[in-house]
Amino acid sequence: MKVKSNHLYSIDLLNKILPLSSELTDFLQSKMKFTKYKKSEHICSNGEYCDKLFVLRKGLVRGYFVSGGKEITTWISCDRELVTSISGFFRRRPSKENIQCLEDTSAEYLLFDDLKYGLDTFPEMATLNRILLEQYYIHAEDRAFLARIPGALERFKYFNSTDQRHLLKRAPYKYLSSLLGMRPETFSRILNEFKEG
Amino acid sequence: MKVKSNHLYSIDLLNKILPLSSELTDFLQSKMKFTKYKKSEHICSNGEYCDKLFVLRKGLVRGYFVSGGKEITTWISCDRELVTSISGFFRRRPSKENIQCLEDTSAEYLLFDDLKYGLDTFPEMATLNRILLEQYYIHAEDRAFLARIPGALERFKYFNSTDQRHLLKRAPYKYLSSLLGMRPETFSRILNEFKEG
DNA sequence: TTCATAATGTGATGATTATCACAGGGTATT
DNA sequence: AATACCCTGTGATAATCATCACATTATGAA
Repeated sequence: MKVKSNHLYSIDLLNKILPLSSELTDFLQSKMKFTKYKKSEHICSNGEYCDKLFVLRKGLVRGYFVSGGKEITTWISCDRELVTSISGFFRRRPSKENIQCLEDTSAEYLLFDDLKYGLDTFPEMATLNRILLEQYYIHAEDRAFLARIPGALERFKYFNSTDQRHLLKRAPYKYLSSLLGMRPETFSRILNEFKEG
Repeated sequence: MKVKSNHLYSIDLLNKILPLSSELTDFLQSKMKFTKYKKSEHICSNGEYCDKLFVLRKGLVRGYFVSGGKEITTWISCDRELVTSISGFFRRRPSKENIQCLEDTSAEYLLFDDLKYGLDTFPEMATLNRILLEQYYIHAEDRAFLARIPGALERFKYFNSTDQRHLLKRAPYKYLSSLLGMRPETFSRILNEFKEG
């Protein structure tokens, strides 16, 4: 019996969301590639085509836009999460978003064409894709809500009540502050205020 | 030859996104219902189950959350757009979101169970659903970005550069200001400032 | 229509937060 | 190890924006 040496993390992960048939498992096994990025490296930059859907094995990654010469970080993801420039990837357009690694990151990925083939061939793949998009959407909705909470302290408290709380101990304050819609100085002061209060 | 008197707007709409087979058309024709809401009426309230996916025929609708006793409007949709409490609908959980009509609104809707049946039965339905979720996601992402733009005037300018611009002439400032992360007084002043500058 | 209520406009004031400045501490690079 | 650079912390100041107050206009109901 042959032992698979190149075991793919993402298949286990997807299998927990929806049990995969052996056909789909084989398909993914054959199509998903493995790659690594160094800290501060870009996975995707503004204007580029991003044709990869990543599953992070280990690492930390942020998405950001540039507006008025300044960077606006809109999300931060880490281990076990899905990452791509959604708008660019699915619509096959140049990405408006930049995606950068904040730690050395290892990931598996699926090319758009392979995903498309999978969607057309395996009904479960379509179901899986739907579930992932739903989850993605809910996160985006939540970020849209967070950013509209009035008062920097209130935004911090809300973030600290979500399951993303752990990022406070992992991601640089620089980016967390942007995610929370405030300057790093304000973020620093709020952290103190919060520890005391 | 029988003429369909209860012609469904949503089918034309969906047909433009993806050509529908006659089987799927018949299915939707039989399952989609028509309904009306009065201005200020709620389509969905916090804590309720929202089991309907609406296609707005004509009208204006907002989604909002209540936080700290205050309402935060996170989106406004009108004619020809899809509306539901995404997180509640797809996950069959009580909605955290409230959905309210800002004009008398007429809409067609599909029940969750019918959508589910459709997804399992018609592959095109899954494709359609995926495209719609992708579009929905991109909008949510965009709202998350908008709300993080520093400076009330800059947020206004950005909004005024999007294809949602027309809402400025249609939706009450009360809600638009919330969508843009500012108080109505600030919104009013910015409108003047903008007309002059 | 008429009245009551809600939405918007405008000014004054104060709170919040951005900005600027600089110091310390950590990290990366040579 | 030493240096340079970046991140974070903290104070002072300024700009932005929320809040309050009230006038004006619009909307809705009787």
